[in-house]
Amino acid sequence: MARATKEQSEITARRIREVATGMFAERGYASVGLEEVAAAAQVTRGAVYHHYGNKQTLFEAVAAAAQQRVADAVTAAADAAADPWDGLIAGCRAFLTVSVTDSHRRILLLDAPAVMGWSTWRSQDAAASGHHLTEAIADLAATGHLTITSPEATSALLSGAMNEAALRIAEAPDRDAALEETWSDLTRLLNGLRSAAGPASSGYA
Amino acid sequence: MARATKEQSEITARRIREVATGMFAERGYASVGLEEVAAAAQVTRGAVYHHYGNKQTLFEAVAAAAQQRVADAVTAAADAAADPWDGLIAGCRAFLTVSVTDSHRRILLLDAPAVMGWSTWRSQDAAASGHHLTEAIADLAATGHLTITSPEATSALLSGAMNEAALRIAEAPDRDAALEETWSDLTRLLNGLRSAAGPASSGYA
DNA sequence: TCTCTTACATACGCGCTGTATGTATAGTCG
DNA sequence: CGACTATACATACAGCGCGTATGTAAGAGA
Repeated sequence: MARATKEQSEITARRIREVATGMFAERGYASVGLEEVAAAAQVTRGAVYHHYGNKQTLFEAVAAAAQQRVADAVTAAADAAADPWDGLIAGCRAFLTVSVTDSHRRILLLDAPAVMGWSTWRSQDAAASGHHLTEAIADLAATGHLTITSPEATSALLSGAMNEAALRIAEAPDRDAALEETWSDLTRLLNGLRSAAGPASSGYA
Repeated sequence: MARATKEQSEITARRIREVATGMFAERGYASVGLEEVAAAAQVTRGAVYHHYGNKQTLFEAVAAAAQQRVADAVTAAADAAADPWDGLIAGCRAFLTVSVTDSHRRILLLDAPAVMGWSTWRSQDAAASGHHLTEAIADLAATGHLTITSPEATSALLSGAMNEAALRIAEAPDRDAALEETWSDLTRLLNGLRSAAGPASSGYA
């Protein structure tokens, strides 16, 4: 067969990744064969193995791209807010919304930790968005808006809470109602971290 | 070959399950073959397929048993507490402790949702322990100790928070320190849900 | 004791992953 | 501009692991 230019090669790789994204999202990592991925991308398995050495690496690329899109949405919402506290709130709201709406929920919240292993998954998450959340929390604590012991611990707690919530909301019969319920209680949780006397010198306990 | 009595049969089934538990916990669902499970249990794959129809069903049995042990520890701690609020706190503490210590973390927190599918996993979790958490929260809300919108939503948030926290703590260099950090911030989150004026008629917002 | 059922073992097919090999063309260097 | 190399795939092959069909010996009930 003919060989494509370097530019074409990247297009092929992207097409494979995008096709795989849809399949992984719909049927899960284990149920998707590379043969069908290749077929849907109009190449053979050889091309898949050429661009991504194995199935797991392909999945990691898919997950990273999805993660990046989520992170972009979150940071955009957070940056648009007036003050840091509102930024945290807006970021959380954006995360919930996009995680529920987005079709990549299964990839990021269900398969990724199991397929990649927790620590690998965690570091990729940190590089994309988790880091941002932890820093936002740390800033709020440093400026006394928040009273916490550890930004990392708090970040993990919030991240886990939102992940689980997103999965629950997505399965709910009335998503909008479930989202608002969850949001109501999540903001209550967040408010529990606010320093009682308002911004002070430091919020680390 | 010789055939065992009904009693023996249950013993065999249990041995398979226990052996599989160790392997799934150590190397994850995907990396464990039924051949080695059978070998370690001193039977052939035929026996495994006789007792559990397929690999996933075996895993579900393993997960259910592990889940039950966690649930027992949690409810024991919660029931030992003086009042409902302390019960919630004690239960959360027990969950974190056992989830971090226990070797079945990988099974319950990483593989189970992906292998069983979220809704199946969720209902099994609800049957074992999640239901208990939701009820405890609902009781506290009904008696005005807690101000929340939805017990289910709050339960999911807390459950997710603790799951993620457990994974983080388990990977931390100093587990005890990480546990205390997390515990400190988790109690702060929980306190955020307490009704400001103490127990009142109802805590539903 | 005869029969049916249970508790396994054995044997086989098949899908899917990964790898080794082949091939034609895009770069590139003299 | 021609030769050489590296790249972008396709093809062919090997092996593992799941599931299933089938066989068999012994317990349980009539």
